Amino acid sequence: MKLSQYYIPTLREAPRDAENVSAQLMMRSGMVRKVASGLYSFLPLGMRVLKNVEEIIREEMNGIGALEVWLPHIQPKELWEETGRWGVYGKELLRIKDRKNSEFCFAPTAEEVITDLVRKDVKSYRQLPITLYQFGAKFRDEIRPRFGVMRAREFYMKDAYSFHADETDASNYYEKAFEAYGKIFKKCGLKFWPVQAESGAIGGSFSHEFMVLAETGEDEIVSCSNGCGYAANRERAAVEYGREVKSEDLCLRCKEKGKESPLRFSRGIEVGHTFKLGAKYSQAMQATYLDDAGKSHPFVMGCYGIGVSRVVAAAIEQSYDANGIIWPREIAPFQVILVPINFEEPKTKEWSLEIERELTQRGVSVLLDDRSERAGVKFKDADLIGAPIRVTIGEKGIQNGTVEVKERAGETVIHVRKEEILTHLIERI
RNA sequence: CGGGAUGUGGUGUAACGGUAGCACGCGUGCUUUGGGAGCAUGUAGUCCGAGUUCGAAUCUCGGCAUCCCGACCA
Repeated sequence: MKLSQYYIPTLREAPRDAENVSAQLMMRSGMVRKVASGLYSFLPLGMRVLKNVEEIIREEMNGIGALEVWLPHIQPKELWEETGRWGVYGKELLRIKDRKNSEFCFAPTAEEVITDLVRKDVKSYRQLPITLYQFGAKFRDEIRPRFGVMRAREFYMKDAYSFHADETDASNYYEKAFEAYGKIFKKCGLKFWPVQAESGAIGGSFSHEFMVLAETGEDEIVSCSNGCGYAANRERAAVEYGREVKSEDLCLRCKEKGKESPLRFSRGIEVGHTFKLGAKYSQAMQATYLDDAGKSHPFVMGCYGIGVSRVVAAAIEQSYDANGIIWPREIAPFQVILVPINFEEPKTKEWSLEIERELTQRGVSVLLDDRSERAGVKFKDADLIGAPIRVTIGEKGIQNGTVEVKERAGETVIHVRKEEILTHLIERI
């Protein structure tokens, strides 16, 4: 990919209304643009990262037998009335009327629609279990959108719903989904923590939030300072303790074993949430199957969400420096950025195009900065965009038969002979 | 929803009630070319609507938008 033909409108300064680091860097690096409060356009660079995260999620979901579907973003009021949520969801549910004055909402989640789908087509225990998932926009008319795409009104989400014959099967599947989530966030290069959580508006009996650890996170996590494994969000902890927890409180689990471990408080960004829903929705919507004795039961359900656009922001929040983003390899928009110092110099051009071609053939994503900008501008943009590896091609090196390789995360510059550049880079990617 | 603040080119900002200016960006030309170049020349703005005034970016009222604190939030 040649930068001169791409669309990466980088900014020297961040707009004043970009509050946190990830919002500023996503604006500056030309990944997103703000359209209105809580509404963002993703530009090509932002899309590449979003799609990388999406692909990692898709692979793992398929890996646990989930099937991809596509549900409408606009959903009829009638389905939401069946579960009573049309009334309880409040102003966050964005409601609209069509030309016939029928009422609809923009989907903030899809339990109603998916349960309606499955109850019509799945009738027998023989067809269970089944898990369906989708990627799509979700709308929540937040009171106060903030932190860029982190708390947007419209955002990109993966939501999955599983249907089971009984509680045991649902629990087993919950474990599988929980494991898959761990793999997903690990692959995305994130430092994260699963914590016990209260279920909120989605409801159900049991849930975990996946928190990316970050100082700037909006959520508070309570955990055991001795690492016994206890971790919960603040609301959940308050339920367990029967009151607000304080820093001098002791870990309840350790206390049972006669140990005294103080609680620790950290901050995180919620990127995923898994729920055991039980029969909350299937009962309300009379979604049932017949068992082997011909008896009718409501489905036992689970649901599993990941905020894809939020994962992108969280990754930045966890990895940046004064010059810009430092992408984890797996989700980087480009794995390598080629910076020819003077692209129009014949030898430099020849080397640049050759390296670009060869890397591309090997399946490495490459951005070639073929603009006639000065070196400083190119280096600044390269740092801002944050590709894990930068290869500089300049006349100094060419005289010695070498190019320069520098990792975005480090300081070291290595001189590599041009013949060896391919194997050198492939090893590092 | 309660409290507070702010709206000036694409971005960041300046202007006592009296000529809307600066920097960056963007366009063009020339010179440059290893960490956000120089010169020349262009481009583009007072959130919207009323009112006060000889005259409003500036004062008043209304609307809209954005941001901050709180409550809310998968």
